[in-house]
Amino acid sequence: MDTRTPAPESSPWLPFESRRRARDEKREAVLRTAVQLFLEQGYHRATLNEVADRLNITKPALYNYFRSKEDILFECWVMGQERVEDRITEIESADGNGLATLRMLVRAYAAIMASDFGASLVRFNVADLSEPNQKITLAGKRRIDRAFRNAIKQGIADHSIKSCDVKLTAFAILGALNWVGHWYKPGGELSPDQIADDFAIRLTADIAKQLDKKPSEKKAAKPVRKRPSR
Amino acid sequence: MDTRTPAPESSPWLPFESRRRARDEKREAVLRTAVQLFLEQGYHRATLNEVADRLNITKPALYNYFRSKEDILFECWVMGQERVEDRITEIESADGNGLATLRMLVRAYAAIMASDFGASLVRFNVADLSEPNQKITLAGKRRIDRAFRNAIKQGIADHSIKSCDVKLTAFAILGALNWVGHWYKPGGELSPDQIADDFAIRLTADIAKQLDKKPSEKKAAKPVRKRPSR
DNA sequence: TACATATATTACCCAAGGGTAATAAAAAGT
DNA sequence: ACTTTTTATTACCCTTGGGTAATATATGTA
Repeated sequence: MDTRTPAPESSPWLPFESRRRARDEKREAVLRTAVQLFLEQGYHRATLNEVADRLNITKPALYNYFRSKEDILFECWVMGQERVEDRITEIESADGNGLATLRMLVRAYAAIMASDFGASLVRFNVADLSEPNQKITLAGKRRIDRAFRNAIKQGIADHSIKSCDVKLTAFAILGALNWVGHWYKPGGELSPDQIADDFAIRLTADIAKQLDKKPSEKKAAKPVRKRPSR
Repeated sequence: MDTRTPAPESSPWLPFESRRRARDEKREAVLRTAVQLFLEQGYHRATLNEVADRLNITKPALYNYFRSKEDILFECWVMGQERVEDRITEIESADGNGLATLRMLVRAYAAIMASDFGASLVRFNVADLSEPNQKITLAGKRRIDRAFRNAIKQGIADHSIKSCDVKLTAFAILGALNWVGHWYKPGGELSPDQIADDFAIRLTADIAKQLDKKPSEKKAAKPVRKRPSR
């Protein structure tokens, strides 16, 4: 009977906590459903009724968790951005020369782009967000851009990367990466990790000073990591 | 009096022709205005009333030239696609090894991406088009993809390009190029031609066999062409 | 002048869908 | 068991904006 509620009288917080957790889980379930629908049909064609339907609830129930449709859109973006920023922070705090850092960034970012929340970073239209939220997304983009540029700059400084135009180099790399969010479909020939590993070499091959084996002709080069994505 | 109508009785076709020309010009003016608005605000936020306002006409007048809003969207896409395909045909019929062809493709495609109709190719949501039109755009994308892959294949065959994974190489290059359509804003530091020339070298540097001067550190490398874009 | 053809306007329709009010059902707390 | 709080439902409102019908106005034609 009390097997699943451990010492209920001793900790009145546990129920509260578990309740908050359940709430957060539902909130996230909404976001997962919404982001999929938004990616499939586009933000405007996707209706809140359909989001609710997929969750086996009704539209007004969504308003227990979000203030508006735009709020849902924004929170989807936040989910993706948080993942990216977490990885950036992690990578920047690790040691390694500029080239190594850049390659870790490429690998991490590519893998995220092959996920729904990651793709939402580049497939959603900024104009669909409120003014303040647009500012936030802009700051987020700058944060990502800065991380890549810093790695390149560092690489030039520590001679692991050839001298190059930092801005355009970052644009080219981020462009190729962002585009993953547009073409990657789960279930294709390449896994996110394969793409990530391949791109880490491919997109840095021209600016890397030490020359390493280029991606092999048929398949991705480096051993595939196991972490499942998406 | 008859100064502007040259020999009206001898050629009853001229008035008709000039009338058709005027109509086509108006049609194109609608598209130019629409594509700008769609890019600024997104397809769904942009209203036909606003398109019409900018042209100093009223909404129903638009229906003299287009069947629906979706039709306008599609025709914008067609404008961009035609420009790309024209250049591709031109480049493919020229001679030169695979690398040279690839670089011409990159240069041409980058410049187009920095134009409104070009950007519409990658900024519009395919889901906003009708089923048949979606098929057409898909075929168009394949055509572009094929051109790039063929150039790479040819380059590998004629030894101007290193052996590499053709598909992923094309993805990376086209990704960086398509992204131009997202970040390029006229009036920035770099002109479309500067970007085009720089990317032609930059995006092919790692797979080119003969080594050439990499893009210089500060600015775009090759001499800037004069043709005004956008 | 009369006629025909485009081309434009005004005034309207109406479906879609985001959002809310009132209320019921379920869960938690006491 | 009784109360309170959360969470969900039904029923509805109402703006927005694509699209159309009826009609006027040029523009060219006979």
